[in-house]
Formats: sequence, structure tokens, C-alpha cells
Amino acid sequence: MPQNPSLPSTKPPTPRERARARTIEDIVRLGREHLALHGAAALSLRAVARDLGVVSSAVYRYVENREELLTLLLIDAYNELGDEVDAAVAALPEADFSGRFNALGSAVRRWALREPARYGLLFGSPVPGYRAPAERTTGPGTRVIYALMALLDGAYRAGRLAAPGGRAAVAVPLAADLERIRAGMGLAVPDGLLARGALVWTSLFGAISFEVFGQYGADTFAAPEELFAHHLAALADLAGLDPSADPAGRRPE
Amino acid sequence: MPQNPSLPSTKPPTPRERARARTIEDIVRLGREHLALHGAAALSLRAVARDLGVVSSAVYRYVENREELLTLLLIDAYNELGDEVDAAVAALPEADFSGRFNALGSAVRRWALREPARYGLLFGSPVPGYRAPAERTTGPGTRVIYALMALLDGAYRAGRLAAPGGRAAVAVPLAADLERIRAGMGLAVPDGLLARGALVWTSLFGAISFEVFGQYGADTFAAPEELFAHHLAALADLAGLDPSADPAGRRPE
DNA sequence: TGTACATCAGTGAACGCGCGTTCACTGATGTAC
DNA sequence: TGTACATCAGTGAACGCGCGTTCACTGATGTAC
Repeated sequence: MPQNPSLPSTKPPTPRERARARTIEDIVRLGREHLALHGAAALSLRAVARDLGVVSSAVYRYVENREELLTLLLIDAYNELGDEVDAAVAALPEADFSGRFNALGSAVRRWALREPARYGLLFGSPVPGYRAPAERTTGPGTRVIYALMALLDGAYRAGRLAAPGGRAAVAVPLAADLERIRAGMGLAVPDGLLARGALVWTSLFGAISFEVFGQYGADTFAAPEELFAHHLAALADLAGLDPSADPAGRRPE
Repeated sequence: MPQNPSLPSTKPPTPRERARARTIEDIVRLGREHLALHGAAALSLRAVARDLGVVSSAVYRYVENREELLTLLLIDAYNELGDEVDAAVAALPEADFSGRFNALGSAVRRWALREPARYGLLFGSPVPGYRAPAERTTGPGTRVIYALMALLDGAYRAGRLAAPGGRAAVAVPLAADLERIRAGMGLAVPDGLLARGALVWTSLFGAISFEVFGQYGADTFAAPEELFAHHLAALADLAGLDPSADPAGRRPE
């Protein structure tokens, strides 16, 4: 049974604690590599132990079981994606809403193409027999949608988010859901724009998933970056982002 | 080595041939059930053989190996989805473009929610170590996008597809891709609308994947049908479908 | 209509593999007095 | 500063499992003459 590393981390870590933390880091790193190479279903504690240069049972000192390692890898991947998205967004001025939107979408795509198997773990078919513990993964798992919603909400508060036209009315039960989300995230955007934001969110990942998972077919699109840039621009329109007042010199990545 | 069932199927099938075809059907049916229950990674020839009431090596009379069974199941699933989409679309008058668009999207969603594991096989993370043979799966695998594009092209030819506004210009390399697609599918829609159609396509599957794969979180949306109906309406707008002339009495499913 | 032969479905044993997990154990590293 | 004890990392063997695939075989079903 693995020892609980540090409940109240008051004192500085002892050498043993630091060695232990480093080993856990190694395990996660090796697990990450296995994930990237062979996919989640093929992730095995024995293989990780081999790479760690240790007998298979030794891993159980650090990780309760295979599920737990999967959870660690899930959190690790969500956080890496979240970090990269946050950094890409923060690199542009706060008032450049369209620029930040582009940066967010491009950052997700870049990470997904670089880490297809980990992207698949997060946004692909569920791993059979594994259910992520919500209390540990919800936080890291919602970072991208939080970043997107904060961006759109900021644009709305700045008067730079146009009201949606078209045929889409918000029905009553959906309005209740949206109100709950708005309250939970501290947003100001009205229903129509919030619903559009949700669509933009799923659409972004839909476009990326098709590219990463190879749905487009072998040689349908020779210029996938162009296609994605086009999609991003259309999604910015769909979200209601007003292009007129964007700082000059911005261009899609 | 499995015998090739029928290259030139001239004569009526012999009893043996019919028994053989029935057994293959049984294998696909059982494989389908295993897929639905445990996912593609857990699909095993031994398990199928057990369910078939036969020793494991006997399956090799009918199926070359595990890969081949996966391919059969892939084709089977693509065709079932394609059949249901086609039927849903054909149930509405040809001129009711918005209605048919709704029917198409709803049919995909319905099938996906009913068959989450098979949906995951088609549109989720790739099965590790498996590559679908393009020459056998491309046909069935493109039925939905063909149906969607035929629908949008019909609307365009009928003057019922509005030119896209917004910031999205089509860059040159992308235009070349689009021209190839247009020629290959015999379409008339211009670049802007074609690119929008591709975005609508990926967005539709993005929305469905999030719902099927549980990305929304446990209780974020109590009314997922409402959300999807809203998304479909927004996607109809995005595609450029003109709502004004739709037959009365149409409503989203 | 009957016989000799070819085809085919299914059997059963086997090979070699990797997996998750448990358990009693040996030494090394830390801690309390 | 030294000693006795507790903690912990890692070992090695084992249990029981399921998998894909091959192979020589037995019988039943079909086919040619």
C-alpha cells in the first residue's frame, strides 16, 4: 500500500520525500511516453516498471494500481494543455479578443498534433473500464473551456460581442442549464451568446479531432493549417466576436 | 487460410456457401456485441469463438485475423450509420433543406447515443496498432459527408444557400484542396460555402462526440437534446441554409 | 445410382506472450533516546 | 555520538488470467465419373 506523501506539507521535504517525489515524477514521465507510443489501452504498469529499471511489484510502492496511473496521466495532460493555452492567450493584449481567440484555438491544435495519443486520452473514446474520478480531474479538465468562456465574457463586457442572429432560440430547459453555468463560472454573457460559446467550444474540438484522428482521409486536405485557420475565423464569427476593432497587425497563426 | 467466398457470384449459392455466409454474419454480429460492451481494444477472437460455441481456432476458417474482423466491424458500423442517415433524410421532401439538415444531424446523434462504442470506433481515438484499409473503408466511411454535401449542394443549386459573410477568406492552398473535392464529388457550391460545409460537418461530430464521450461533465447539461437542437439550428445558419422558405410545420427533432 | 476422391468445418493441444496484483523477504535509510 | 528500533524501497517468486495464432487431425459434406 503506497504511503500518503504529504497531507499537511508544513516542513521542508526530507531527502527520502524528495527521492520519492522524483520517482513518482519518473513514473508519470515514463507512463506519458508509453501513452504517446501505444495508447491508453496498452498502458501497462509492468512496462513502466521495466523502463524505470525496477521489478514490477516495486511500482506499487508509488501508485495504487493501473487506474491511479491513468488518473495521474490524465491530470498531467490536462494541465500541460491548460498551461500552453493560458500562455498563448496571455501573450496577446487583453483587448485583442479575436487575437486571443485565435491563439487559444491554435494552441489546442498545436498540442493535439504534437501529442495525439494524449489528446485521444482526453478527448477521444473513453478508455474501456476506466472512469476518471471527477473530484480530481474536473479542475484540470475544465481549464480550456474556462479560458474560452472568460475570453468571450470579457469581450461581451467590453461591448465587443455581437448578439447572435439566425434561427436559434433558447428553449426553457436549456435556459436553466445555461443559468446554472453562468452562475457557476461568474459570467455575464446572455443565453444566446453562451449557447453559441458552447457550440464554438465543441466545434473547435471537433475540427481538431477530425484532423488528429485522421477522419479527413489520407490526402483530402493538403493544407490542413489553412483549413483550420479558416475554421477558426468562421468560429470567431459564430461566437459573435467583433472583428472591426481588433488591433491591426493581428493575423491568424 | 480462409477461402474466398465468391469472386464471380454467377450461380446461386450452394448450401455450404449459404451456411458459410451465415456464420460470417454471426461472427460480425457477435463481434458487434463485444465491441458495444467492451470497446474495440478489448475485442478478441477467442471471445467471439466462445460465443459462437466453437473452438477458438475455428474462427480462422472465416476471418483471417483480428484485424480483418475489426475491418468488417468498421464497415458494418459505417453502413448502419449511413443507412439510418439516408433514411432519415429521405423521409422529408427534397426541397425541405433545413428539415433534411436537421434530420441528418439528429440521425447521427441518435445512432451515436445508441451505439457509443461503435461510434467511438468510427470517430474516436484510433485503435492502437490498427490501420483501416482505405480501399475497403473509404466508401462506407464517407457516406455521411456525401449526404451532407449533396444536401448543401442541392440547396445551393436551388438558390437557397446564402453566401457566407464574416472574416473568413479562403487562402490559395485551401482553394486548391476545395477544387479537388468539388470535382471529386461533382458539386457546384463555391469555395466559401464548401469550406463552411466542412466546418459544419466537423462541428456536428464535435458536438456529438462531446456528448457521447462524456466531455460535458456529469450534470452540466440536464437538457442535452435542447442543447443539440440549438446547435443544429446554429449550424444550419452557419452552413448558409436559408430558413425563410422552409415548409411550415417543420420543427427540430 | 453408386463409388472414389476432394473439399471443407471444426477439434484439441500447444507455443509463447504479457498482464495486474499479492506476499514474504532483505537491506538500506532514517529517527528517538 | 552511539545504539535500538521503525520505516521504507526494492526483490523475486508466484497465482491466475486471457490473448493471437499454428498445426496435424477427424469426420462430414459435396462432386466427378
